[in-house]
Amino acid sequence: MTRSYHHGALAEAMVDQALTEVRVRGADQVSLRGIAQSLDVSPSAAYNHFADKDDLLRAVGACGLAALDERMSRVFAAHPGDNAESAKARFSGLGRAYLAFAIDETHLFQLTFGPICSGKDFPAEDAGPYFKLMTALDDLDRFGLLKPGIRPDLDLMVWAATHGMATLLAEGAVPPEQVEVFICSMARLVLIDSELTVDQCSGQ
Amino acid sequence: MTRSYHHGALAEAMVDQALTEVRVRGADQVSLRGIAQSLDVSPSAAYNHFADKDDLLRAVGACGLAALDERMSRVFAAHPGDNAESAKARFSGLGRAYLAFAIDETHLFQLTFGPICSGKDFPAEDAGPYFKLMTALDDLDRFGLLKPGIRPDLDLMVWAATHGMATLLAEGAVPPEQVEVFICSMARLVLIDSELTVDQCSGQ
DNA sequence: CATCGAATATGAACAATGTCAATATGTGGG
DNA sequence: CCCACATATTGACATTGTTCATATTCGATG
Repeated sequence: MTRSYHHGALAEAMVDQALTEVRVRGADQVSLRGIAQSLDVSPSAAYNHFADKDDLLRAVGACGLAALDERMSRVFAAHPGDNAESAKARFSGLGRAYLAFAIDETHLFQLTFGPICSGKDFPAEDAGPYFKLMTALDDLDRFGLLKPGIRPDLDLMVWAATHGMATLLAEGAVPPEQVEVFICSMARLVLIDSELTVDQCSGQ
Repeated sequence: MTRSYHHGALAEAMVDQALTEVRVRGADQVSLRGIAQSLDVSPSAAYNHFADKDDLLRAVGACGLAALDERMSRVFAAHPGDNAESAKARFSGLGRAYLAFAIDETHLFQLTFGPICSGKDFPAEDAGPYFKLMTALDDLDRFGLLKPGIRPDLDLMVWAATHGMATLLAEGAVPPEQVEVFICSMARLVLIDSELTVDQCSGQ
């Protein structure tokens, strides 16, 4: 079924190829023709599956969002307990997962949350990552671990802070060593018991 | 002195033209040739002043950083008082200035803090904006307005949160109405006296 | 003031890219 | 079996970033 005139699954193949090229070179350095050439396919074949280059890149950006979401899902899987310690581990783990994604998938992160993917019908931030952060916060609240009365203010704040720290890491404006500082500060600012928090900062 | 063979100040003229074109179209949609044509200049003239297109865009990005910095400077000028109320007004004003810049100069914001300008010898975030936020925080601390013991944790956090909220606004992931919510939440999370803070949220 | 070198601009050209129209080649349902 | 449709190709076009050789101007130095 391969090597024939019709490729069969060109759309996915192009997204895959574009994904790997974005990962290494960055979205700016990837060309439609190059991708087509890598797949032994005519350059104009892409236009049967994507409106234009940006449309393909948006599909890649969606993969980036999915990859981030999966990293965060793994955090939930690693700390499934319905108790205070697990809730704290989930919260800090989600933060670390978000920031780790920005660090070791910088180019994909920048595409996913960059100008190309932002404007369109792109499955917005309402998707996985944001809601996962919120459920982690709800869990903390359920066990009385949050400072009293701050839960509503954390909706925007921890999302903005986490995403902002991630972009600063991706830009290189902040070195990766600051990740643990950030996680630790976040815990101290949000949780009731600072001391227990400090201990947990070296772990995970 | 105009219209002669030598332009005289082509470097600045190209940055200016590129700046206005980035403002309206975004950095992706601006071409060297288009800029040269707008200035009645040969396309290759640019290469006497800039290494390549990205080099020019980096200069535009530096203008963006300067524009943001100037907005924040105006906040200091508008609230020069050495008292608690002025300190609070400066803090919330800086936040609003940062976010307003991201909203009504979206394209310039995305260039300034995007992949093109991030890697290089670009005058990093150590420049104006970050330090201005820090001095505002120091002032709050000086008047005992911060919750006890949190000052060290705010170094990274308010920068990350503010910058993150700005990028979310620029991406369109969060609507502009959330700006006041963010400012208000930030104040409640950071300041000692929440009630006074709520009042101030409608002002400015 | 004349002149030479450095700075700056031009023109033509090249390779690469995104994109489109016309055409060819498969594939599956009546 | 055949036709319609999806999919891929070919060829072409305009645009872009970039370079090289050349031309023009400015400024300092004699």
